[in-house]
Amino acid sequence: MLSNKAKYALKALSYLGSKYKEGPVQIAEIAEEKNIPLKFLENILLELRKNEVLDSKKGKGGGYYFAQDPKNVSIAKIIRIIDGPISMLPCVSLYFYKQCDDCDEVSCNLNRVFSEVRDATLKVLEKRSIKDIM
Amino acid sequence: MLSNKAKYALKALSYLGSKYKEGPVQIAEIAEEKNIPLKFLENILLELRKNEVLDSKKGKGGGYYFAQDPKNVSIAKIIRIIDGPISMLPCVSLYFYKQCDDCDEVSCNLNRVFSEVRDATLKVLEKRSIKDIM
DNA sequence: TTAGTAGTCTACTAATTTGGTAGGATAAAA
DNA sequence: TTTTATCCTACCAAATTAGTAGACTACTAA
Repeated sequence: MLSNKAKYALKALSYLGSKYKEGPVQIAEIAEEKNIPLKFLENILLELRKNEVLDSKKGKGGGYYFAQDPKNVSIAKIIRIIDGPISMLPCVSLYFYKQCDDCDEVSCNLNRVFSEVRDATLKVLEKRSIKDIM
Repeated sequence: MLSNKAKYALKALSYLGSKYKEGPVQIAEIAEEKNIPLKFLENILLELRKNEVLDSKKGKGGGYYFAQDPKNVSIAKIIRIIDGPISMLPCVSLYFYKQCDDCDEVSCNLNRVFSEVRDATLKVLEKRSIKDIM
């Protein structure tokens, strides 16, 4: 399951995407429009900015805006930033690989099936972008 | 990510599957062979029995064994029993459907993409069985 | 130059979930 | 009737999740 945080992130980005190239949008506006706790959303947007998905401007007339075209930002990327790995096992993760401590890749027969799952999942999540949820 | 519990369940079933039709196997044997904490494994196997994946026999010569051919037990089924929903959103889950409390299905545009993800994931997990991880 | 506005940042907290453990009860066999 | 092995309930510690608080910094406009 997606965390609430990731769901909020996607909703906020969907809103920001719909205002792409219309200048900065304030956190408060997004929070109200999308029903997201304001302070929680602050943290989320900050994280997205640090990962260069968004950019921001301070002071009057400031706010957040897309640092790149929303159609080029995949859903997979956002989930990885907010929730971490998409795979169901650490040992088949592409971006968060970690050897399972209780079994090795050779003898453990779970990785074959879960690599297949990962590929199927990523085929959708890498292809779909913020534009698809606007 | 799969929980440890689900990973243990799959490993235990993989072992039991390899002994299908060879009579009951004791928890202790599975635990040792697959490096799973004994008491934790007890709970897991009990849950699988209650869901009619396994059957058991008490007393001497007792143990656990498959209640049906392992090739007919999908990985999806086991994950649902142990971890619950496979979908990334409650509102697109087939077996654990729950309306999102912060958005409705009509206006929320996340469900389209995440239904697609669910379908892709299930295509693998429903097709693959315990036999595939033996 | 000084309000006021809006994001930045660190730290904290409560609730929930995860990953187990403990120990007695029950049932089957010898 | 003792031994063997599962059954079952309850408990616990650690980690994660979901959010809050509050002070700080940067920018804008009067």
